[in-house]
This record gives sequence, structure tokens and C-alpha cells, in this order.
Amino acid sequence: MPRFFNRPTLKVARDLLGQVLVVREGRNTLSGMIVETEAYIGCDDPACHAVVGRTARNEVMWGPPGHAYVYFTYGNHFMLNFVTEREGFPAAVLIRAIEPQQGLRRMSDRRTTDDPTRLCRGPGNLTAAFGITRKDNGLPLDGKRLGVYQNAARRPAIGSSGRIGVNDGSEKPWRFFYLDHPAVSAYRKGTKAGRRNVAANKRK
DNA sequence: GATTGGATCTACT
DNA sequence: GTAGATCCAATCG
Repeated sequence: MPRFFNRPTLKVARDLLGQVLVVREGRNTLSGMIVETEAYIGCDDPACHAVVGRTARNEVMWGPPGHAYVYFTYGNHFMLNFVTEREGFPAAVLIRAIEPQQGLRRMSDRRTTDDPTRLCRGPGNLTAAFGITRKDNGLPLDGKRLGVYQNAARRPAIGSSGRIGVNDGSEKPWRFFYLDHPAVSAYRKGTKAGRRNVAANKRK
């Protein structure tokens, strides 16, 4: 599994679509298929946390691939990322949306909806549903608490677009998602990134 | 020590 | 379509 993440981040971001995230909490298992990702690559990417250099907050991104980078933002939201590329090179893939598979009931308890297409749609929502917090920052994806597994299912068409919620660097098409998947986040159509997303969705 | 702004979501107009 | 919630990390003094 570290091999999978020790590759160019854009490839990893694309290949993560369709893979299954598994989170274990005691006897319970929560899981779902990844349907939307974004790549953040290196100190030269203005949208990547690593632009400011190595800090306590982004330390995990500089470490070995195949680990979780979890951080808090906007006062109420955790974001889940997977560290990619070789140790010493800061890069990660943000998980933006998931189609829930196991643990729907547990997720519904934590959210204000039980609609499977809304439960894990959006990066802040999926961490809330899976119960992922700052405690998970730096954990390896070894299947003990967090795991990522190949999915046998055939892959639907993949689209790409500018990254959402990003100012500098939003022109890079580093967001990947399954076209027309109901659990893909599509809000904020009024923003530049949002309009690009709609355009990308229409384009085949 | 204080300030500022952010890889967001929801509710409400 | 837009405001408010809400708190941490980075920056500045």
C-alpha cells in the first residue's frame, strides 16, 4: 500500500477514485467508496499548505507516503488527506466525497441527514460522518484504524476540474471525480471553481 | 499576546 | 445568494 502512494500525486488522486476507505472504531466498521479527490503538490503549489514551509501543522505531509494528514479549518471542519510521494516531498490528496457503504446508521447519528448521497458529500461532511478528527492525524493507512482498499467494481467515467475553495492555483485541473455521481459535491456553482466544475461535468 | 483568515456547511432570505 | 458559526495556526508586535 505504501507503494501505491509513493507515486506522482495526480496519478494517486485519480486512482483513488473507486477505492474503499475503511475506518474501524472498536467493533464497528465504517466504509465507503471514494468518488471525489483533489491533489495538493509541493511547496510551489500556492494552494498547498506546504507553501509556508515545514511547520508543526503540515509536518505529516513531508513524511513518508501512505499516512493520513488531518487538519482543522473554518472553525468547524476536519479535512482528510492521504500523504503521497517520497519522504521529504510535501504532497497529499484531499478526499472530498465518498459513497457510504458500511455503517450508514452510525453516520446518520453524527449528521443531520440519513440521505446516503448527502452523508459524505463534501470534505467536512465525510470526516464528520466517519468520526475522523485531529487524533487521526499522522496515522498510517495500515488497516488498524484507517485503511484503503482496491475495489473490484468497474470504473465509471472520470472528470476533472479546478480545485474548490482555493484562491491561488484554482486554475489547475487537480480535482478528480466520477461524472454524474450523486455523492459528488457540486455546491457553490456561483464561484469560479464551481462554474468550471459545471462546465467540466457537461463536457462529456 | 493579539489579530486575521481559512482546502466549509447549513440555514435562511 | 449570502451570512454566520466557530477555532486553530500563522504572522506580527
